[in-house]
Amino acid sequence: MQIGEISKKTGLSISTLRYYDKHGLLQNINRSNGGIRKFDDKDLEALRIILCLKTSGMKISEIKQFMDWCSKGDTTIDKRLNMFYQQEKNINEQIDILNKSLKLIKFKQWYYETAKRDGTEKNVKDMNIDDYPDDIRKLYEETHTN
Amino acid sequence: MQIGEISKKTGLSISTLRYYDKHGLLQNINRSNGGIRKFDDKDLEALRIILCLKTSGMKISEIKQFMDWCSKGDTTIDKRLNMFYQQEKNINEQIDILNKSLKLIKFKQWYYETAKRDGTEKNVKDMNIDDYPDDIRKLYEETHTN
DNA sequence: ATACAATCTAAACTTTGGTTTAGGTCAAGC
DNA sequence: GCTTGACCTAAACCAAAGTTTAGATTGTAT
Repeated sequence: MQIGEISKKTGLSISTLRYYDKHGLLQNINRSNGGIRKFDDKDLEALRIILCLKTSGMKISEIKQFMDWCSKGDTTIDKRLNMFYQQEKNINEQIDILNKSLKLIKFKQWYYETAKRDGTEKNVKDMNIDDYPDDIRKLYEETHTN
Repeated sequence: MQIGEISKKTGLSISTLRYYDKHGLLQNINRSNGGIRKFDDKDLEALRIILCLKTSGMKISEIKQFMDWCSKGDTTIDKRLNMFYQQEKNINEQIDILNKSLKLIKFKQWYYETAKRDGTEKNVKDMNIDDYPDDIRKLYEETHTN
């Protein structure tokens, strides 16, 4: 497979793939005699991991670190394993943060739905917290502590 | 409250707060006669939303758009409500993507735990997919389609 | 009055993660 | 042999989201 086909399969642009190669994320990609990159299934599998790590917030330099470990062989198994443990933690933290954001978003949806019904923001803005519906007051309190 | 105190309360650096102000995220912050920013609770509440939108992936320019709508009054209630509906969708998509990443991460954890037990990556790398434990094979198949 | 920490602005600088451009090669089909 | 589309590199460029720097001002405490 050549770079155009890989681009279609992964959704990454051709220039991004070359950028990743240049920065050491795609290690020992074969080349034709003329210098054209020849990708195989192993490279696609590597890209699957790269995309996974990237979409879960890892930096290019950290992904490169991982790829360097992969090339270095069995002495780095522990480092790679620990990286995946750490990345699991990172992802779970991100999900927590997003769920917290979701609560404030939901509160604001109620707020603007009320404003929309009233035709004005005035009433709901001045409303006493104790007069919020129970579930909404709960959202408010969870998102407005400290 | 002055900018230093707000910085401590929000965890944003002073320069970031000034950057946000400059880019229209903090609208009509009061100033002392000498030009020093004077924040009140309304400003803190605005910062709460700004942080929520930012940590859930919204761009500064989009947050500014929202703040502009807020300043414009009741004619923009519908736009603001729709923005919060859209942002809920965005967040849920992000969570889905993170959960998908988590599956591949879990698979890799099993992979490297096995390699670690074996003292080498060789066996697990050459292992037939049918010989994976059931739960792991499921993870593998979910993360390696198309 | 003076010292001092906190604040101010404008403008330059930084990092990350690419994209674009310019000027070539490669290789398949006619 | 020639054309043509896909590929190559190096280097410049870009946008976002800040941070840093330099030099000036504010306002509180002694």
